[in-house]
Amino acid sequence: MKKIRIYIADDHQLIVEGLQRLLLDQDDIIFVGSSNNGLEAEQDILQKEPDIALLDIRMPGKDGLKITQNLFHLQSPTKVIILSMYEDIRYINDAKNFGAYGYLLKNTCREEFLEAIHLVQTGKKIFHKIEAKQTKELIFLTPREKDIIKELSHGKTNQEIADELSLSVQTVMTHRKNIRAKTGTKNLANLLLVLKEQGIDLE
Amino acid sequence: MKKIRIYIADDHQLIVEGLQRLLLDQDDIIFVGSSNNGLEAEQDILQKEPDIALLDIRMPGKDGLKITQNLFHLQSPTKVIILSMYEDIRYINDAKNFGAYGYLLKNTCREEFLEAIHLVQTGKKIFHKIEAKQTKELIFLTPREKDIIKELSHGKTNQEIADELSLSVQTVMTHRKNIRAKTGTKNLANLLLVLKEQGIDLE
DNA sequence: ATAATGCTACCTATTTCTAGGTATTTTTTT
DNA sequence: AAAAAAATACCTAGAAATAGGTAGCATTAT
Repeated sequence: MKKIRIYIADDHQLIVEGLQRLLLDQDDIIFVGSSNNGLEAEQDILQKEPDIALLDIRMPGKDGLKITQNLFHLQSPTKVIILSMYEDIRYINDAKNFGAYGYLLKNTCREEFLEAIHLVQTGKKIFHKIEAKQTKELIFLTPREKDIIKELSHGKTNQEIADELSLSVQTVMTHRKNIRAKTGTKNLANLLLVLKEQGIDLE
Repeated sequence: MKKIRIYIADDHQLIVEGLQRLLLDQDDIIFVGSSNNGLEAEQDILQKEPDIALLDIRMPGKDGLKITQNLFHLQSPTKVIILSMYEDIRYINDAKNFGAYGYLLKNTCREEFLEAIHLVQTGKKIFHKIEAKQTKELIFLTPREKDIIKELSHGKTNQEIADELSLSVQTVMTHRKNIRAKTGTKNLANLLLVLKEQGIDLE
């Protein structure tokens, strides 16, 4: 019987070793390598072509989602399962769009883990299901609005932002007005909190 | 030969299993229990009195530092090793002050891990050494200042916060002034960004 | 016991932001 | 080509926050 060849990439060595040991118990799984660095992981995966790669999102060098995208783009035969601490619909969607075969939270238990790996090996996809909280309206900010918020996050005043982006102060005010209206927020702290809760990044 | 009895608490089950398996390989170590919840862990530890408890900082119920403090206070014989993702001098100092025997990063490798456990078992203390990057000033916010920021994050005005916390508006303003001075931030968005970057939570 | 820190409170002039609007131009979508 | 969305700009009154102070009292460390 052909063993499932698995590669692991996570910046926390403890997770790597934990997974490794978890997998070594299984006699249909063979561990082919690991890395704590995204760039190294990508190279390794391209070279070793494991059946499955378990990739953390946050890694030095290159994040797991970018690696996924690139592997998919290069038509690598390796199926990626994203490992994440975050139950975040955007990450999950990114993972799906970038061609991953799975998205698992790090607090997944051993049984589910192994089940997921076996399912993915047979070509099925398994994505963590997000709870109901995702029902609330999503907020869409325009690129310009995000620009403004980014500048605000750096402590800029309307005037400074206007200068920076070659706008009039009134325009900056209008954008901020629109942002407040869209988000229903009353001050900047509240705005950032809501953006964080809604999982909106300014890139 | 007496085996070292170890308890593990971490909200990420993967870490728990990883550690568990890592330890099971060692024939002088015996695993006596684990939990993903701080409160449960504390009870378990008090009851089972393991030789060593590996505690995560972030856990639902009760954080590892608080547990450490309480175990020390109750003169528990269990020696605590804090497990953390953060190379943060404040956490390390807390761990020391609360009577922990060790502070290890989660990306510690297996060898160092086992070494640390054995050292701690003999009564030695082992704390992660922080790199030079810790040169940048750390920001210490007082509980009251955190209260104010929390309220601000909920979109409250100074007046509303004053009412809420039974303070005068002037006092709220003073706190905000001090917060700005401490953090070197110019507006609320900037403040929240800096707090995030510095890994400061408002609890 | 002394020092340091944290929390509280006040004052004033100035700056910044908000909440209502309206309105033109550019870009994107259909 | 028409419609929709995004980005731009302006006005005004009023609300809110800032920057510069000073200072008393309570609690915690040393």
